[in-house]
Amino acid sequence: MTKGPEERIAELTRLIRYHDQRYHSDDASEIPDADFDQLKRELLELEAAHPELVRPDSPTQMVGADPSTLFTPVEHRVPMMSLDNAFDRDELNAWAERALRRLAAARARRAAEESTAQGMLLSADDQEDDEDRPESRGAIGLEGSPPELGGLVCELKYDGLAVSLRYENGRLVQAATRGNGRVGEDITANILTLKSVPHLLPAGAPQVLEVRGEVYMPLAAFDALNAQQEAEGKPRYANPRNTAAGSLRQKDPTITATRGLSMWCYSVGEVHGGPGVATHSATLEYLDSLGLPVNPETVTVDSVNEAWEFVDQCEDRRHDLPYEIDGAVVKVDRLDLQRELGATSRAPRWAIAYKLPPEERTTKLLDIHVSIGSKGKATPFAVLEPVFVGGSTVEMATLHNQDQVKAKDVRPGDTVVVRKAGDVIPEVVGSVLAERPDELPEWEFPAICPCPHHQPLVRQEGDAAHYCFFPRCPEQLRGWIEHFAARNALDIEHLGEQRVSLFIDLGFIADVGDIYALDYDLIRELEGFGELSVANLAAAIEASKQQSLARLLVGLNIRHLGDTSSELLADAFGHVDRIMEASVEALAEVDGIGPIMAESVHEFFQSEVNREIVEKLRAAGLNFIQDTSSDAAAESLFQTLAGMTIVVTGGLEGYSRDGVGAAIKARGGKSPGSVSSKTTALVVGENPGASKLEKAEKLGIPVLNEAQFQELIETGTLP
DNA sequence: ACACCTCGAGTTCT
DNA sequence: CTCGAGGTGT
Repeated sequence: MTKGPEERIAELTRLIRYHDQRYHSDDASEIPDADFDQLKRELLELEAAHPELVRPDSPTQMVGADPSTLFTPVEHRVPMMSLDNAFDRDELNAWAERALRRLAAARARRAAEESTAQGMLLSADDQEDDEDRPESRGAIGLEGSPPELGGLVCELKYDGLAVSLRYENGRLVQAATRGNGRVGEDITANILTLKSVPHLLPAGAPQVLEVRGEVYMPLAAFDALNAQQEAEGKPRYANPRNTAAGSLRQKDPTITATRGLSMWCYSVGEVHGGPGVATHSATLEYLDSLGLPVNPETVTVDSVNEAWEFVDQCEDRRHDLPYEIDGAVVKVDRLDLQRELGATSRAPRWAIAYKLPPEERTTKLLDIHVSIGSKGKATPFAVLEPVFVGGSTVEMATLHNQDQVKAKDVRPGDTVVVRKAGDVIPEVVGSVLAERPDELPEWEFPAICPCPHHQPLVRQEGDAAHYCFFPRCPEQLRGWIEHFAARNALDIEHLGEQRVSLFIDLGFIADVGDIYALDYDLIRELEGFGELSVANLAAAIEASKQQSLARLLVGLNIRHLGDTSSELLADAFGHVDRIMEASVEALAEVDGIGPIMAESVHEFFQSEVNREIVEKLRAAGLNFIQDTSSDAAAESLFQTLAGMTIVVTGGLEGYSRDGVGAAIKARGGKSPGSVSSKTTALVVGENPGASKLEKAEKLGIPVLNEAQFQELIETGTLP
């Protein structure tokens, strides 16, 4: 069977995406890594032979973790910590003040200990809270009366990957990525190809020296690589940081060697037999003397004001440097003070990272389109001329609703300002009025749904959004079925966006009930479906029949009803039929369900079409009753967290993201997604979000690390 | 009536 | 992450 290269490329692209996702999303690869590699190789070869067919979204263009490249884990004996962030001058000052207060408190405590013997009484706590002491307000100088921070080292924050190099008796024996800070991956062979990293240190080097630094791709190397890609008709790489990451994770170090990676060293980990140094700046000088690459832009200053000047200049300098930076780092220079300040569960108190504000770029707003959500909500989004901003190319961004479009005053044809909100989500900030063409008409919200039925889009009184109310709108149906199969609903693996679309187009599925009547013999005949993938799909669909009542309710796609409210209804009524028959009043009696939700639920079950779907699901054998066994399990646990509200940010070992919430709820606690004044404690795991942390600190809510959380769960007491 | 919490939806790119 | 909107308590 011969296929055109175009078809085969499309097929390979689909397969690679699919398996890549399988691998990444739940660590459940369906094919051996070698097969995956073969798919990738074939695609690369085809694309090389037919450069005109290379699509910008081809998987070959994506840089990232390659599933076959599984590197050996390496434990960091001294953990590689991340840094707390400051975003403006005030926060930098606040950091310095906190550090000073801490030092003052420690000093007072020592003084108290010494003087109690002499009968003097001095409370350390009183001193700690006394914010008006001159030391914490005034400039920080080496000469000033104690306490003091001494010198501050200001470094650039390089946009690359943190790595740790281990030298034993002067020889580079191991290099590892940062990983989660405690365990990274062995990339020794790749690091050995970097020209700036010495394999051997001069005579007299310490027995053990772990050097931490950032591997980055200089802009010149990045541009050269892309020029080469272009010459070969291959797609460009997105940005230096990701390309550096991809280059370091090459299985074949000879590829890494061609990428021109470089490194800056900025600290040390485990050291045995090193020279005695008293300051961080002396450490850097020592590393430099060993021939390790230390950034020459680093300076030591005597005051927070001067540190701010350095930090403030970063924004201007970022475009003049031959490598990318994303901020600056300020560190207390004296190592004795560093030790005294110590670290929180995630970051040292003696250093702070200043993050540059998100980069803004301008681009053309080509058009404004509208997407239809699973409940018929029409969301306008900007179609942009592709623009590189904040580390990736953006061509779409949500505009939320009609009022937002108006408020931002953006019109197709405008030049608009684009940035990344929270470093990830593209955001249209507004339009550049000076560049608006004359008489550019205002954008009008389309009157009809973009689907082939062209039904009207209606904005009801009091709503911000427009809706398509046509019950058989194919856009809504697609959304509903995806929603039904989604993780928080029936959680049907192997039934994702692409397959849902395919099955709808083929007429296999016309409502969610049809999922349970799929003809697998027909599916087996489809391209891209083998024996195994059909069996997996069938098994996943079968398994979904046992999902809880709450999840089934979520899957019904009832307006205003999400995970939480579905659970409330499931607990209160225990059976689909009881909910179906309940009056609006009865529904609204449930705590947490108000009149609007009650009405919405009632209305859903009034519809004949919906009732038929429910009957299809019943006939298919789906679970319609509240599974009390999980309740029983919960009851058997001690309700250690009763009355507590525990918010979690970041991943915790031994839990999935949903699992933490379930564990908290099973012990009688609540676990909402955001921090508020009612929050009992915030648990910080791996890769925590900055906003929750900030809010918790602002509100003075206790912040727990993983071990403290474990203790809390077991004993119910805050450390 | 108002403030504050929560929840849900939609969204981007790797 | 951000916006909008429902629910609850004051």
